[in-house]
Amino acid sequence: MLFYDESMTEKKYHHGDLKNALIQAGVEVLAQEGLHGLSLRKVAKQAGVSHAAPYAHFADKQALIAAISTEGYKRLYAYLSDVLEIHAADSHRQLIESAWAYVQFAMQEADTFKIMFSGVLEHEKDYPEFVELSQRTFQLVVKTVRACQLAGLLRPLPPELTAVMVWGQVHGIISLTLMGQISHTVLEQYDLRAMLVMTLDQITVKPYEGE
Amino acid sequence: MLFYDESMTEKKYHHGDLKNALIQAGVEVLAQEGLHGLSLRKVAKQAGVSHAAPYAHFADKQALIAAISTEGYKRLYAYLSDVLEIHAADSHRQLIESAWAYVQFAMQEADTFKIMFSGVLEHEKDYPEFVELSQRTFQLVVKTVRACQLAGLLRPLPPELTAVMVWGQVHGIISLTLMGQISHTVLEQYDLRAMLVMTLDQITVKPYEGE
DNA sequence: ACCTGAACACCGTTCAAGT
DNA sequence: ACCTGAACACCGTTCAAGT
Repeated sequence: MLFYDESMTEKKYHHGDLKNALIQAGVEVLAQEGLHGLSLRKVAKQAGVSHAAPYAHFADKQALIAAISTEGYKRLYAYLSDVLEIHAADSHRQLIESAWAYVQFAMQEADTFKIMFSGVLEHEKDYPEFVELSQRTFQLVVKTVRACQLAGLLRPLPPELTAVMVWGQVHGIISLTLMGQISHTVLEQYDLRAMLVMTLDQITVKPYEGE
Repeated sequence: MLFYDESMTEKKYHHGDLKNALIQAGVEVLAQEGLHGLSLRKVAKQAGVSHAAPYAHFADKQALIAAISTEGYKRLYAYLSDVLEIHAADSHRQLIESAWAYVQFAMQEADTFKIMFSGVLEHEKDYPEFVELSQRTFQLVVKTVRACQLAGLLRPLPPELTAVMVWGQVHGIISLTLMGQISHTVLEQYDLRAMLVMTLDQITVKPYEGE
């Protein structure tokens, strides 16, 4: 006679929510072993199922990578939303701090960031959840840009265009940094945050007075 | 009696320059099959040697990837040098056209660009040739920035810092574009070159009059 | 519907042996 | 010094079979 039910964590033949368990296991394997060490078989083992089990929930390895990337976007989106809310009163701070949050996310979850933006995921368009999260995140940038334009801080170009420029600027700097492509002499003299502020200062009407 | 010599393409037990042949084969496999399809065994087959032969010249797969990336940097460096020379008389044009050349390189050799900047290469620092090429390329940007500053076109910040910002801007935009992360509505209204010019216009003192 | 185990083709890497 | 062939551990993917 059974005196436990499905809500308990005992292993059952039917896992219950293996799909999400696999995504979580994927995030863990990625964090521990890096992009290089991320294999479907390890993820399956980490989740406690046979190596063929993932195929009941993901078409192939790419689909799992898409799910891990989407999960990464969810965390990035939440992180950016929080920062924007905290500084809701000051659009210039919103711009700086959300950019800084993006950079911090990239550094703290370097492997997640890499898998999201490295091109390892081959046909992003085929994964609607991924596309949606990426678009929602972009809209966060657009919203911030609009606020800055209303405050007279960014020039009145089309907000989507400006958002691409701002995102590109921030994304480029952190990407090159993560690849070790930023000159040693530059990194010695300026920390990343200072570089970010100076970069964003180039496109704003007034310099940032925050620091 | 032999009536051919080593300069002919006959296969010999001692290949002569297998190392470079493998790099070239790697570039071809990468172009044909993409990042996903690049395996040491395919590269060896493409070069006409056994799958173990590469290990006489490369410590492991990473070392071959480093060599392919370095080769990519060489092509990028040559491409940028050419463009800078052609527009030697006009530093604003040098800025715009070298940025555009960077973007075109990334698009025409998307897989090479990806392998160079995707993080697939894990310890770039361990490959001195790669580091050197990346630094030389960066110095090209610094030189261009200096010229623009002399012409009163870029603000007199430290040139290395400005170079990082410019490179980051351009790199970010093309990276996000290659990942399909740029909003559809933006890409419909502006072509990449227009976006690039507008982006660079943000940091220059005067807008670009070239188009 | 969900998972397992065996099977297959492919991969990176090592190593004794050949030229 | 340079390359081969066999071997090993690992991988993605498929599929018949089990619950």
